[in-house]
Amino acid sequence: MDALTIHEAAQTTGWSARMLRYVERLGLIEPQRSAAGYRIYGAGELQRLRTLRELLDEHGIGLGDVAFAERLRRERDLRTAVEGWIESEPRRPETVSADDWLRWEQEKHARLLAAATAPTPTMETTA
Amino acid sequence: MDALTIHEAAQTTGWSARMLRYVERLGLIEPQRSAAGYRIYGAGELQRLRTLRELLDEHGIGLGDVAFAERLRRERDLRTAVEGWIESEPRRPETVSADDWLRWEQEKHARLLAAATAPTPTMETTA
DNA sequence: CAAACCTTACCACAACTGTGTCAAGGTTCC
DNA sequence: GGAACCTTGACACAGTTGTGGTAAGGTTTG
Repeated sequence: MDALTIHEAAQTTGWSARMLRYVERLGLIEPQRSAAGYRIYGAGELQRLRTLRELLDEHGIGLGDVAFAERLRRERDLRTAVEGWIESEPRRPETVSADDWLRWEQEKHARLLAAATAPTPTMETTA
Repeated sequence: MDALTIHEAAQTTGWSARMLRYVERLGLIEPQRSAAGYRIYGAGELQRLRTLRELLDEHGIGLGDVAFAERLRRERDLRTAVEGWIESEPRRPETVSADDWLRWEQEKHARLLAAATAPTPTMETTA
């Protein structure tokens, strides 16, 4: 039995029928339709529904996030714009006035010590 | 004058001071701090603030979307997980029973025609 | 030291998200 | 033709997001 109706699909995947429609409206999973317009979930959709659930739970993200990720890879200009902005990395304080700069340098050590307790050691670059 | 306080930065970038703090809390733009803890916006931050505004407006996305994009490129396992899911593209109905398949093929033309008239009808909610 | 800044931490509030339920109507199938 | 499905659309409601305030308290500087 591969072709399931929405309620059957809901039952076997742990989603609700309501959410299946919602997931579809977000453009994440769009099942085939029968001649009468009934949604028909095949094995592929069922698999994607289950892995989608895992994806959300394991990384603490939302449906909207996945939808946005899809937009990112479908809309090229959007992707380049977003990536371009992100890559315009925050500069060192090369732009501030000299006296302030001194203060910053002085406090930098204190700041670094404080920051050492905070989790942000990811300095990887894919450039 | 490159080192601006939060209100000055707000004024020159069009954001509100409130939103500058919000943008910072989202991890998007984290200005340096003076010895006393005052936020100090340099030319780099100002530029990023302005381009951020454009980015949001031009593509109709939200701050959370940009923050998520940043997460995507910082957290490698998240990125691979999301991309993996997205690339598990929805299959053709190879998984459904044969008779249903026939119906689908038959109605596909009608469906395509119908879809052609409704490009992306965003259902209006009753205001 | 007082004015005019800044800070964090709350209260507030509209809009959107995620989710349920219900209604009115079409489809399937016995 | 009626039970048991499905469809879209709407009302509802808690939680989050985006945004504004305000309060209590440090900082800077005339």
